[in-house]
Amino acid sequence: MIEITLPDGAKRQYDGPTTGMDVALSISPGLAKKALAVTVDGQTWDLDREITEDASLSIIVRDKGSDEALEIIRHDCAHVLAEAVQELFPDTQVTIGPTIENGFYYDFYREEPFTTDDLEVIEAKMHEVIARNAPFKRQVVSRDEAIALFKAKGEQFKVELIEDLPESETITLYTQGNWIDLCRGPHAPSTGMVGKAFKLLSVAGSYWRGDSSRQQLQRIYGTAFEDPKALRVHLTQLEEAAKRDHRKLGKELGLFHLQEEARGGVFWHPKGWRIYTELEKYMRHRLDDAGYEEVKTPQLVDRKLWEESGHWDKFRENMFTTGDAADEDAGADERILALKPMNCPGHVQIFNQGIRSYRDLPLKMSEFGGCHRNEPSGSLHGIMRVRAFTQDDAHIFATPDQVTEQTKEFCSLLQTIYADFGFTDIAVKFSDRPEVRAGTDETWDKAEGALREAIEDAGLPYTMNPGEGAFYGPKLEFVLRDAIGRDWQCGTWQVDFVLPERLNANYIAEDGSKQRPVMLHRAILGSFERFIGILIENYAGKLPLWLAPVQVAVATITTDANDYAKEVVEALRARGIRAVSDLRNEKINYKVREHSHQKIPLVAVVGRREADEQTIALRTLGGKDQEMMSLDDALEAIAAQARAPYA
RNA sequence: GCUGCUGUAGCUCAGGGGUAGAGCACGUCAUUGGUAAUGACGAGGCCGAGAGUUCAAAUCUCUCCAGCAGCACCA
Repeated sequence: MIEITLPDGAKRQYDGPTTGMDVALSISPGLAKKALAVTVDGQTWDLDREITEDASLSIIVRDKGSDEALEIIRHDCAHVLAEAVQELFPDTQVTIGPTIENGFYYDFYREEPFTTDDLEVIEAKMHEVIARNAPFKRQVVSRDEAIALFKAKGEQFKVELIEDLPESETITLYTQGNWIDLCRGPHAPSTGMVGKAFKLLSVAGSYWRGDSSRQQLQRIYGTAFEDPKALRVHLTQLEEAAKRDHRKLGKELGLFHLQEEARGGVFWHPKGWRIYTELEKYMRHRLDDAGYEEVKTPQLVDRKLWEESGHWDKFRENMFTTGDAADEDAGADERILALKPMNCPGHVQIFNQGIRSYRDLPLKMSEFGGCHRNEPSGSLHGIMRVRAFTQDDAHIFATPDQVTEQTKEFCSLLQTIYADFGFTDIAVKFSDRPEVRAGTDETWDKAEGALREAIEDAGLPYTMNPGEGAFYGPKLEFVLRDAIGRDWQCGTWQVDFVLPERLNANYIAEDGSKQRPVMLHRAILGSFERFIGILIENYAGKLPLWLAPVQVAVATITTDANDYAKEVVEALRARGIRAVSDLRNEKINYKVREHSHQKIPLVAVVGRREADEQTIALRTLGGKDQEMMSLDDALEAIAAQARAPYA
């Protein structure tokens, strides 16, 4: 007798082993028809898999908003894609095909890459495969059987996968008609359950096992939903998100441009630069309040310093250098200089001037540091990933005992700052010791422990990023998301015991002994360029009043109001408001439309009536109507609203 | 850096072996209009760069360069 507990608490008894499908049928045939898979004691199983013990069970059905259902549908769809591809292109080998957020992909190995045109053909074939409605059949096999099977099929990648599976792993195969794949499952009862609500989205290159020294694979991305409506909604969302792209908005709003003569460099236009300088002003206030001391260090620094810091060894590929850096025999007359890729060695030079006391610590040294890194061409992305950028960098020189406290203080500062830009859900990644590292295990234990204690104390949820720490210490990464759903690391916090050693930084401790400080590398925005890119996307170009490059456009209705409009603009400017006048011989509709497109937060409309009464008609971006205010009240109100968060 | 796609007017894009098109923007003129497009006229292009095929190349081929998507990279 087997007892099955359902999600609502109801219990049902079955004589002997049963299956998810049996349970579904015993509840209702309608349910059985919609069922895709079943969750048995928290694990997702196929509907026809035997349940031999008491269990709690819930049935996964094709319901709106069911993530479990989408997972199954998309995974099924990936298999259908692979079958279709191998049917059309028999010389193709399969590798892996997981589901991802919002869809799935499948990586194939094939001499000749797929083109966009192939996608249509493949999609058509997928519809055929789905129409055949072959059942997905699970089969447990031994390792040797599995290897023999895939060897016979010439599927080298699958063979490699199986060989690398741990001994304890149960190896399962799934067949659909004549097609077979190594797969952990689970799957819906048959390919027909995938339905019609799927679409192949793109082809792209990828690498076997994510390793660029291994074979290049061809990845096909697709997505699938429970019904065509949900698919349409998703595709529309993608289009909407594309409209927030900072590259598009940057052009439309005249903020900046990029051009090929300066790849990875930003040409900031007046409006974009205004955002930048306002942001810089904001950060300077916040850092001053937090006890940082601002410095500035040289852009070009002799190779010697980079050799000492270890950058020359580890990072030379990404550094821009003068002269022939490869020429090891370059004489003293041809000193090799490098554009700084980071600010830390420079900050240590300042720290090292004179003698430091434990009383100076923690010493917080900040710099809006312009850095150059020769990033790989394919990684450049608008103003979010560039070769010349400015970090809101700082280094805190501290005693080892101060690490926890400093971490907490930093997390709190970061949260305050992010909240000012509307980021309250912050993804934090904790990167711990990499395989290749400097420093003893003891030091690492201590550093990681201090970080963990501090982050937990700060109440910030985080995920582990094992082995991804810097070679000199563990780090926290603060990740923000762009309009398309791509993650960007912005803030960072790194504990470093190595650089002070290499560059011989020290302080005199209470007992008169010479000690090494710990260096805490940190950035909050990350870089002004990246953060502004994120801001543009986050606000869809509609920046808050205090950051908007133009805050008020004063637009006239007729030329009668020109003089008054100029007066209004002057009055606004006198209050520190960024105002422009629009005296053009155009209709007010036209002007309002244009300023709305330019996402100017406030439009003050003035006509003869306003001029006579010393008022303005104030219209807020996106608003339906306008407010008549006396000029004095308006000045007061706008100045109050435009105040920066630090003020 | 790797794979695929793309590159035509300031912008968004159509076209396609016989010498270049639209809409918006821009300029001129008329219009003084009360909250998301007033009208007419006009100007604007080495069709990313180089080479090749051809009587003829923006169009076909090749090589570069750049952009986009993804991968890899991001101390």
